[in-house]
Amino acid sequence: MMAMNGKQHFSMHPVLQEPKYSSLHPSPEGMRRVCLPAPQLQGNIFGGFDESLLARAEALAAADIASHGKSHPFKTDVTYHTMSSVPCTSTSSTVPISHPSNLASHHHLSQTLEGDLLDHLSSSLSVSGMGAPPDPSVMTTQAHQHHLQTMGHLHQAMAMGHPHSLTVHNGMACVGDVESDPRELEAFAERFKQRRIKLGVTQADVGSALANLKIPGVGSLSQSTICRFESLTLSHNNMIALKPVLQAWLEEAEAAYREKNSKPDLFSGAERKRKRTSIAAPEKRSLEAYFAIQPRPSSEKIAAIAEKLDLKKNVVRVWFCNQRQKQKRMKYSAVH
DNA sequence: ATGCATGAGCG
DNA sequence: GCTCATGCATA
Repeated sequence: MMAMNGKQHFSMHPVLQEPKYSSLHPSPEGMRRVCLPAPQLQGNIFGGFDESLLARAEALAAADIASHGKSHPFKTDVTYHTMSSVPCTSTSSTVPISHPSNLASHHHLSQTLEGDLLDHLSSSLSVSGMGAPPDPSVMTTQAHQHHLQTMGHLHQAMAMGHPHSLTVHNGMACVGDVESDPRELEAFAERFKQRRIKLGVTQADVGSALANLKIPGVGSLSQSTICRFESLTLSHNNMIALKPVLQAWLEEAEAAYREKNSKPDLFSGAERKRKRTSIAAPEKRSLEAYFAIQPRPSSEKIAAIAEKLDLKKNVVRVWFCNQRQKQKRMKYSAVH
């Protein structure tokens, strides 16, 4: 491993990623997305039309800026890149990696995951019956129920991979979407957070503790991800994929809590230093204006935008990617 | 809690 | 070069 970034990704099976909840698009952005013309079907980038679009977006942004007045004293491209390549390959394993499952076959991974998780579930189930749960709502019976639920979702999460053959009309989409309704996920996320707090565990703790579950293919997760799960700011599929794992952790954590046998297994700190680019407000507004007009600008347009805003092309490209990803997040796309 | 970034996987 | 899942850094 040479990539210092030793965190292994808990990627889901590829097919898991496609069933988009192309349900309703309450936001105009969503609609726009559906109406998007075929991506990259023109190389005539600056054929006048695009030019006007850019101009329009700029005008919009400018107007916006004007109405907001000045606000930033700094330069636009506030990128304080410190280091770009840290050949930190001192010995070999500088980073505490939970386990090398990085590129395990997703398929195989899923299968083993199932087996082990179920195992875990049964074991934690046996303990669940003893002691007084910290939360009155966590009855033995309910715990049971939860386990069953977990297993169900696990299967569900792993089984799905169906294509979504639909014909979305703006706003209307009656797809045979994943049968995991947003309501349930929302409820779980809420419950999860509540119980997690009751256990006195932080999001970061949960993240690292996941590795201790020793579920094949499941390593640690960051505080960010746990936070996003709780706040439903992950894609629907991501939510569905993570739910079983977090539920498994919750069960174990509560069981351990009852036996006064908590195990705060957090890996020691690591050397971190990576600077984040900061796009100034005015530029951000411009980007938003461009995005409203064309969420998927061609490489050329991106370059043009980057130049006009005096930002690095890659920064602009990533911004658009993130923006697109953002609008797909559950919170705003789910039917509810 | 969230902005910008990385990397795998897929055309 | 995009989508997705996910992470580091930071407000």
